[in-house]
Amino acid sequence: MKRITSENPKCTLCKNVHSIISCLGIHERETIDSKKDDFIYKKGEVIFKEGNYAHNIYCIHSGKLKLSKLGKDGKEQIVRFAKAGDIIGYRSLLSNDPYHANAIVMEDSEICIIPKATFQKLIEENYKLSLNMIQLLSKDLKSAEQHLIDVAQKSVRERIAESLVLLINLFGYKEDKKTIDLGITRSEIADLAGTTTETTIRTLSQFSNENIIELEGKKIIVKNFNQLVFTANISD
Amino acid sequence: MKRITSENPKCTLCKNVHSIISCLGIHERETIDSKKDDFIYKKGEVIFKEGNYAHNIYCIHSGKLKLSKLGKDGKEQIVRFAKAGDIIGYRSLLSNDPYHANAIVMEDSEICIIPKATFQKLIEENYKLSLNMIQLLSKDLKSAEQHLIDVAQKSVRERIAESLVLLINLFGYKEDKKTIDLGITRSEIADLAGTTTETTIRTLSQFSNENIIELEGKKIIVKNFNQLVFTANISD
DNA sequence: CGTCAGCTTGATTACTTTCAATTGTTGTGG
DNA sequence: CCACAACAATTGAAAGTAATCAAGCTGACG
Repeated sequence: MKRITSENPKCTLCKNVHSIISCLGIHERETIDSKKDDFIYKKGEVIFKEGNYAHNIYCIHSGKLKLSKLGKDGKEQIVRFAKAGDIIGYRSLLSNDPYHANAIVMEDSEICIIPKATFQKLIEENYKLSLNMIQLLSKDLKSAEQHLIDVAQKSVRERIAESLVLLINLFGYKEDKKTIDLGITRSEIADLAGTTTETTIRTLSQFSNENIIELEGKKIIVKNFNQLVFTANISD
Repeated sequence: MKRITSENPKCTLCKNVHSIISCLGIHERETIDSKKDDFIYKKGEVIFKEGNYAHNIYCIHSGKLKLSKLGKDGKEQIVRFAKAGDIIGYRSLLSNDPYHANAIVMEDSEICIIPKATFQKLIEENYKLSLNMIQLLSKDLKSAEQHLIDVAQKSVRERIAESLVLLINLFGYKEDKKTIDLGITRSEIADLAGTTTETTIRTLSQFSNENIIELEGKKIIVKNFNQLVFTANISD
């Protein structure tokens, strides 16, 4: 983690149109610019840990990260991802809880840190922002409940296929239009699908044998997206 | 489902102090009273189905119900419960989605149905209510993510123990201070824990053999709550 | 060029589901 | 109030699935 001292990303100029803050006016953005702080986080760094008191909200300007929780025996479960334009930390901040997940950087990220007070003031003064937060939470809740039913009822094979579909929908492909645009380890895929590293490896090579995907080291190349969706047995 | 025509529960007189609407003033409550409609739902009746368009918000005056989703093969997964003082349907209404779960009555319930427009107007005019909604969603999201990690990582034995703990915390005991105050079938416990009816039955009789609980027909009598919590392997 | 983390494969074990058959309980109409 | 139908609970045996344990491999990086 390193503070950005020159060429800071400016909220007033931010191009992340899908960001939750897209509803803010110029004055509000100027307020944020005057209060926020910008950092570069490297792969593997921890932005916050579960249990920590929630002091800030984090706006991802670029990069990719995972939100995960630890199970009793220390096994990690990925509950959500975040990428450019997303904010994280709002759940805890809004309900005044400690963070209940760990935020860990998967690919180097530029992150704007907005103090709790600044963000709360914005919410209080901008009705539209609070509605946006409500919608964001609703969406998160919906997908968490869907994720729950998937993990509870699907086979490992289906869950791994679905995890890949999720990654594709979220991060898309690299320039070649077929390699999933995210550096992710087998063990992280296991943490997302709720299984073990070994089983993940075996299942991925099955998929590879079936010509659904191709594995080239860490790269996952999608050869038959439809078959992948079919294998995932997705309802919506 | 039968309309209540006399002695309707009145929002202005409602004693459910923990209800989300507890922040409303007398005028707002009067507005609701003039717009809402009251029904008695019998055990087994469906209040809404997943996929239905969200027309209303439902305020539980008395009774108990489950929110569940159907998996691909038709197996039910219970995602949440609701009881007196709770409201349901807000998730879909707030994000303008169809309902994504089924609401099914477990014990006869009196339910006030508030039209979408009325509720939305309240939210727009009462900043405190919108904050309450945010907190409610945050809480739901937190517990959904916890439920997810439990289902993903715990053994069936742990999950069933945890399900019982959840039921006790949510519904408490009957007058005898030891019988769980909820009529629930083995198959519903299975739907909550994410397992099969048979395994649930076997595990419950294990617990019974270990003197953790006692089974008397449908009644579940808790004999050693601490041991149950220990068996559940609960982190928070 | 050595080391460490991540990846891979095989064999074994344990847990859970599935299928099938039986018994028990409850609510309803005659 | 009884008989029956429908649903819920129970038990056993067999089959599958995925986790665990153990060991060797590979590739990236200082």
